[in-house]
Amino acid sequence: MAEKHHDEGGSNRECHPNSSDVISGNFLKGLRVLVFDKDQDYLLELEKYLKDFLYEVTCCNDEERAMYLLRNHRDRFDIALIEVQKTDADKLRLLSGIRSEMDIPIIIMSKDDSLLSMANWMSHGACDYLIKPLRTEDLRFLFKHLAKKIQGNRIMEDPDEQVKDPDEQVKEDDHELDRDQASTAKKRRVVWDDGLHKKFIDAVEYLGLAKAVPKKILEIMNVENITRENVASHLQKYRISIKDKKNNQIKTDEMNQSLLIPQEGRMYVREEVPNFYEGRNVQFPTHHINNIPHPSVQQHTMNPNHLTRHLMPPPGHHHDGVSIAVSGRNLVMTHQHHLHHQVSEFNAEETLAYNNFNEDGPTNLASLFTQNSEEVSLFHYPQQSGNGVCFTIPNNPQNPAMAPTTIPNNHHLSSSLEVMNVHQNAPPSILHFTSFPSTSYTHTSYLNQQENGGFNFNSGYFVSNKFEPKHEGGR
DNA sequence: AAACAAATAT
DNA sequence: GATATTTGTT
Repeated sequence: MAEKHHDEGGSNRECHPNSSDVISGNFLKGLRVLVFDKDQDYLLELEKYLKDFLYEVTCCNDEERAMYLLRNHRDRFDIALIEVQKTDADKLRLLSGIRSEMDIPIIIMSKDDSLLSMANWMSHGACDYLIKPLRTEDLRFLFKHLAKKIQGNRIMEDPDEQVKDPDEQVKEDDHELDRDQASTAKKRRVVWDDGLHKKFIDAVEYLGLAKAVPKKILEIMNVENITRENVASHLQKYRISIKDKKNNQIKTDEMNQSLLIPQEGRMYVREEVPNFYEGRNVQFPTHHINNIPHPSVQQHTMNPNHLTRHLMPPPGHHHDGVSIAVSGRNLVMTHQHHLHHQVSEFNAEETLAYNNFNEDGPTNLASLFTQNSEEVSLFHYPQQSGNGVCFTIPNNPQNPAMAPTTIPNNHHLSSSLEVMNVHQNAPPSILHFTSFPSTSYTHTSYLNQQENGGFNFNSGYFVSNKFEPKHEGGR
């Protein structure tokens, strides 16, 4: 295994003739290497070899210090040689972290020659994996990991700068360097954790959003190691996030305000209706519609004139009473079968038709807007499928029109709507049931209403606004 | 030079 | 996905 690896390393070298050419003269001079090994003796040996290649070497046998140097002085190193004992998860994470924050190639040295170990480290961002004991060749060609950058950043810009006085080695942590440009290390990736972000926010608020520009924010934040660019980038993101928030707020506001509630005690008739709603969605006032014949019966009845004759439930499948509560957000049907109460939500798919009667016969859908008691009948609308509440069109009872339960203003007209438009000018989306939560409202039960004077299954249908929020579920 | 937005890269 | 970097504009 070890041998295989080394062989590959050998062939690799052959693969970089260009780098070698460029670099062969003085390329290695001053390559700044950070070396960590627990074994002090081995460390010294490494150092000796590396210095033979004219590398700048910083040795360290304290792991924490090595990490510290890497993190906080990355501009001082071009590459790091890190010895590891075994692949423990903490170190792997550390490696990943370092890799994400900086651009220093990290080469792992280990006695573990298993493929598993190698793969593990490599997959966590190691640039190479050298098996101990190292060969001098391994060290000589460390630069291969940097060939590109060396060409791009260092050699071409300022080759002489590479030659450094060894005495200028990093010895004190606080020694400032100004080699950002020449360094192969990328700028530290700023992690805007809560603390840093707070400082940012404080600065922005102090300055006022309008006057908060990167430079000033940076001054006020008074944080080391971050650049104006960092702040600019963060500010850009921050502004976008503010804009997004605003948009969302506006959107939800619009959603919340979009339901237009008809004026109480008013009738909206015919042409008034489009004027009234002006393309907005409408939330109905609360109604109770009681004594609804069972849908299975209603299906027989297309002609509302026949409706009253067919109201009786089919044999063995009748209800003693059915009532429906309608609000903008709720449509609940209560069946009363003998003495058992059942509550069921209307399926949004279910198509119902409103047919409005009084002594003069069918009136108009305006009664749906009134808070007053009205006679209303419901029946199944058998022809059209899809979501909708149907109502008959005044003076044209043969042709019930259909209003989908939930149609936003901008909704593309469906075929069912076209039916409505053909027959009458009643606008779409005038009936707007956004949802039917089963517990948000319930309504006065059939029995209660019966006590209140009652009504007769065959004599018409009662709409009231006795709609009380409560949570018993009508049981 | 600084700020910025947008696009693009890491 | 977050941050950095680049680009083009003011």
